[in-house]
Amino acid sequence: MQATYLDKLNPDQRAAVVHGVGGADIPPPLLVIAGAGSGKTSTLAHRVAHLLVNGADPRRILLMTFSRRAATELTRRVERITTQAMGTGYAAEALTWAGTFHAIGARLLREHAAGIGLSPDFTIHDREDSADLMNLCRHGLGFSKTEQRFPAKGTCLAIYSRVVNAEEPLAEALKAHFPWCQSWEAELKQLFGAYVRAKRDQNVLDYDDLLLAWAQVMSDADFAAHIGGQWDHVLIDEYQDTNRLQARILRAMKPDGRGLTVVGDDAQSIYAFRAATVRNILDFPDSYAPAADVFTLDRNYRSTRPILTAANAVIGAARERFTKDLWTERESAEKPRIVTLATEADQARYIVDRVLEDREAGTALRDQAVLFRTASHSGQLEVELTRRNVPFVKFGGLKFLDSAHVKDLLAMLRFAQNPRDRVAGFRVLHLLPGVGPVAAGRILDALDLSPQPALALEAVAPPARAAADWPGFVAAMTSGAGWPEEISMIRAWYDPQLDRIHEDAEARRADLLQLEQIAAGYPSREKFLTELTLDPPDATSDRSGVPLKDEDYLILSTIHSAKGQEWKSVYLLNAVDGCIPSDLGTGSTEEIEEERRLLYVAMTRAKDRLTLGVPLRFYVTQQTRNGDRHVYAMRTRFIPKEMLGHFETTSWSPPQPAGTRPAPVHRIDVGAQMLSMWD
DNA sequence: AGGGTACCAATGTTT
DNA sequence: TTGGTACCCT
Repeated sequence: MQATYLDKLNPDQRAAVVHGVGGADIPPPLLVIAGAGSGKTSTLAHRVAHLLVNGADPRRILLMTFSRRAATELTRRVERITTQAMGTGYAAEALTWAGTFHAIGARLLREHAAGIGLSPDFTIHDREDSADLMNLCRHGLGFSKTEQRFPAKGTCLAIYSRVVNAEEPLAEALKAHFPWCQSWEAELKQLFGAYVRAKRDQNVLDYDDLLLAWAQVMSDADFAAHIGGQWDHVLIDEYQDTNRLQARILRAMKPDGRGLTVVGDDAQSIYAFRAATVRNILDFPDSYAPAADVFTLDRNYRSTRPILTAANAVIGAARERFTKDLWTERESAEKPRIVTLATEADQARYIVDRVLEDREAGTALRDQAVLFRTASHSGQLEVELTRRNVPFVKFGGLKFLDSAHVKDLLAMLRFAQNPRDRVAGFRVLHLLPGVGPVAAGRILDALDLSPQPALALEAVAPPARAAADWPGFVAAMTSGAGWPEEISMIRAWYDPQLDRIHEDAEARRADLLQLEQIAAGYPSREKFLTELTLDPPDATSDRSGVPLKDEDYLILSTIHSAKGQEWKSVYLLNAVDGCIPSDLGTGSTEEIEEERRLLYVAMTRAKDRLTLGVPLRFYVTQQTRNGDRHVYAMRTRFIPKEMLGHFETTSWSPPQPAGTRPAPVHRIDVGAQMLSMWD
């Protein structure tokens, strides 16, 4: 007899869901190759539910996803399925171990801090903080004033991150990815040593450390058995976008692979720049003896046949392929469109026209999305949407947390949490009028020497010019008011500084009030800081704050942020060479292949309608407002002439306003006429 | 301490 | 004619 909650699955999906479940043993390792729109999330959710229904303990299941959003979605679905299956289901919270690799790592390290030489109140640096600390080290070693220019802080961090995540020797990483920095190998090595020491001294971890320290802890056999033994089942989504370090962690936790399920699609691997390697998923089966079982889901439920045919053609031209073409039974007469436009402005107008037209015809704004390769490509579209009063939310690019005032407030909380965090300390002390780099450095040194840094703040003698502000500052920082009162006190202290530092204090004040509201939803300062760093709110909208739930708005998103999502109608901006592939990263064939997969990911987000925009005159970035530097763009190389049969190609230009006649072809040369007055 | 200036730019996608 | 950074001047 078969459980009815599995009825909706197709045979392939069902086979993957039930594989090895229900016996006396923990199931053997399993790989599910799940093409775009093949019901991957549903399959994963059903497998988890199936485990639970068969008596698995939800606290002994580890679910790792690519983003927090994906984890929430997955646990909600598990809850729905188990409820349907058993009458009363598992609440989503029962799955206590669900989140990103980094978030799980942070939690483990915090829990085991005492045993592994970490202080449990460590703070986590985001990318920008890490770059700042790298810069401090760079300065300390005198690399900022070398004869030849030393790599910038961001580049140094990128190199460091590459070495850590790809488990690549420095020399090789430089040669392959940063050839212009090769002459600095010795200095970089020295710099990274200083950077690692600084992090240790300051009780700080960066993103990479959350994986690296986890991996290192696992190299101790006892610890590995203890931690790996916490879970009977480990399920990982988007496995094609994991890196070598993550694979090593996994191997250490489950050496025989029992209980391991990984899901992914090599055709959608788009994070190589973050050291993700498709080898992880390809080599997975043979990493175990006996080899892992493999199931392939190639029936697509999302897109119409013409869209899928075009997407298959694009990915079919890839140099290396491991998955089969997707197929579907969703028929449609409508081919995806390639629309040629004169300029990006026309592209924006065209898209807004179509979006509004479709909304009139019944497709809500939120069932439509506009995708682009880089966050800045949507600028013109955002202007046009604002002008015509179309609400939208943008995913990717600049974040709420990147603004100076938000960072200030968070730095104060971080400094309260961890007084040894110098990056936070510098930022916070700089807020006091009369305190600059020298005084800040002196104060931080004094705190370092104290056995009780948190209390030492009161004992510090502030510079004379800051004396008036000092007591209030110390009181706010050390109020001990508890959470979330503490953030109110800190915000209250910061409030008057806002007017002093920033022109547009009012808008920023609103942001901070909103941040305070968000903070109240977290149980503690530490949780708030950690979760915010590891999973920052990823959307920005034209108004401050996220729109209300019942509002309708258009989605704008980078292709990367669109991963795992789908919409009825999808537009892709700038389907031209130079954007896809990005003209900056067309060095190696691997990079170009990744750009091809990016286009594939974008196209396979569409259910019913897909439109690619090809603006012919494409403005060069970093352009003056009225500048006219542009290049004549070509349609993306990933859709060559032979492929055009899969598309409907049209061009569009804005209609002339009624009553205006087209301008005469021969224009008068006013300049020449005026000159002729004097010549 | 902090404002001002001269100089340069190794891209962009994100946990 | 962008923006970040290093350095100089007060």
